[in-house]
Formats: sequence, C-alpha cells, structure tokens
Amino acid sequence: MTWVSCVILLAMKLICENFNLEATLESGQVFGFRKADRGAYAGVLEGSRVIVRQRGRALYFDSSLPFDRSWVADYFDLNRDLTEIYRTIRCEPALSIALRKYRGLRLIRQNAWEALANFILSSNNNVKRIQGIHRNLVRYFEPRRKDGRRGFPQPEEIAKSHERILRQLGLGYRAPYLLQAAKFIAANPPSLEAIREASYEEARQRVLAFPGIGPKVADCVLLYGFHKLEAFPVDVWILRAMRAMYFKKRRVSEETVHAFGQKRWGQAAGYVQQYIFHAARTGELF
DNA sequence: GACCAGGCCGAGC
DNA sequence: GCTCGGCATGGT
Repeated sequence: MTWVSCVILLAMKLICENFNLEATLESGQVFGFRKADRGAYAGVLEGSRVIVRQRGRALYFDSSLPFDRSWVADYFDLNRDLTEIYRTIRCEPALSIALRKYRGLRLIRQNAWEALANFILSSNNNVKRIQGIHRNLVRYFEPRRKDGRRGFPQPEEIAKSHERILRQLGLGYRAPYLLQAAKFIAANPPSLEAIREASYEEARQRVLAFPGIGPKVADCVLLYGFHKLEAFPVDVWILRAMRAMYFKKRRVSEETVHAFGQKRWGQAAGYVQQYIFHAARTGELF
C-alpha cells in the first residue's frame, strides 16, 4: 500500500433530483460507509476510496480511482423515477410520515458478493455490530493484499482464510456460514451472474441454498445485491411495523407479512420496505 | 445484568 | 408441517 493510494485525487459533481444521501446511506442497506466531516460519507467502491457528500441538488463524489458518471448514477439508482413508488406510498396513510421524512431515499446497487456476505453477518445482529464486523474484515484482509486494492475481501481471500480467524474478527457462529459461501463462490464464479439473470423466484431458491441464509437474508441479498425490487425482507422491525399498521397488532408469521407486502406493492415492495424499515428503526412510525 | 439485534438451523413433536 | 432452544457478541 502506497501513501498515494490513500489520497483522493478525482472529483465529480452530479446534479440529482429527489435524492437523500443521508437517508440512503443510513437506512441499514449498506455497511461500508462511515460518517466523515461536514456531512460527508467515506467508503470504498470497486477497490477505490470514495468520499460522498450532498449539498442541495449537488452530489459530490470524490475518489482515488476514476469512475464513470453513469456508474455513479447507477450505483445510487439516480435514474429511477420515484414518482410511481411515491404514489403507491402516498395511498397509505400509515406510510406518509416515512415518505415525508425520508423523501429521496434510494436503493443502492451494491456489489453482489459484498451484499451477500454482509447479510450473512446480519442474522440476529444489529446494524452497529454489522458495521463493526465489516470494518474488522476490511482491516484484516486489506494489508495482506499485494495489489493495493482497498475494501471488502473478495470470496477467494475469505475462502483461503479459516473459521478461527473469522471468529476472531467477531463473526461468532456466522463464521462457518461466510466461509462456506466464500468457498462456493470462489469455486463457482458464474454463480452470482446466474442469480442476477434469474427470475426473483428462481434467484431466491439459489440464494436460499447457501448455509446461513434463510428467507429474510435471501430477500436482503436479492434486493440490495441484485436490485430485485419485488423482494420484501421481513425482519423484526418490519414484522412489528406491519403488524401494527395492517394486522391490528395480531400475531402473524413472517411468511404472511412477506406475501402481504409483495402482493400489495409488487415491484415497489423493496422500496416501500426500505422506507418502513428506516422509519421504524428511527422511531418515526410509533 | 437482562434484553435485544435486518435469523438460521436442527431436533423433537 | 410447526415450535423451540441454541448460537456469539456488543450495545443499551
């Protein structure tokens, strides 16, 4: 690692409508960004250090390696017209608070492997700890690279590691799950593209085949890693919120809520879920 | 010092 | 098919 590789060299400015960087990065969909000075966020994308900040309609994207403007816009899903999704949410009185508060929250198109790995780590865990484990993985594997690449370890790197190491990095009982997923993908690189090209249902079956991935994590992987917007992850927050809003606080299963969300919101389900989740977790709904 | 967290797995009915 | 205990660990 050279000193120069740590320095941000390239600056980009994008003008974007209807975008809320803070809500997007702090809504629990991505774990690799940390808050920096003056409302900026620092992270690593495609092996490059990046610093992102928003001033009104302007999105400033600084990086150590060059990026296409279209890649950045695509990453933040800036080309999507949110009008239709907002119309869907606006019909729901219970969700109007979330929409008003977090207008401009968008679903990021994350690296598929990183999303899969991070959501294996997420089970029975909290956002702060997931961020901590993510950071531990980066700090452990980064210095062991010869190419100076930054960021989250590739499947091959973890595959060559050991469960004992992963446990030391704080993964706990999730260590063997991540190790097995890494080994499988390292040995079958096209498997991720096969998931991307498959329908939601088929992709879900493929993701569910990984150890440590159940229905909830599978939906997170499909939504955040493969941008399949009909996915509707049901975690404890979504379950509580949906019970209160649509089931008169009755006891209902995750499966029932999952089917309800997908039927009610269709291709907008993933987006609606993100607004509910963020609002519920920040105490805006109740 | 409980309780909780973007749950999943395997055992026992 | 369903229920339930166990699983690591740090934050609150």
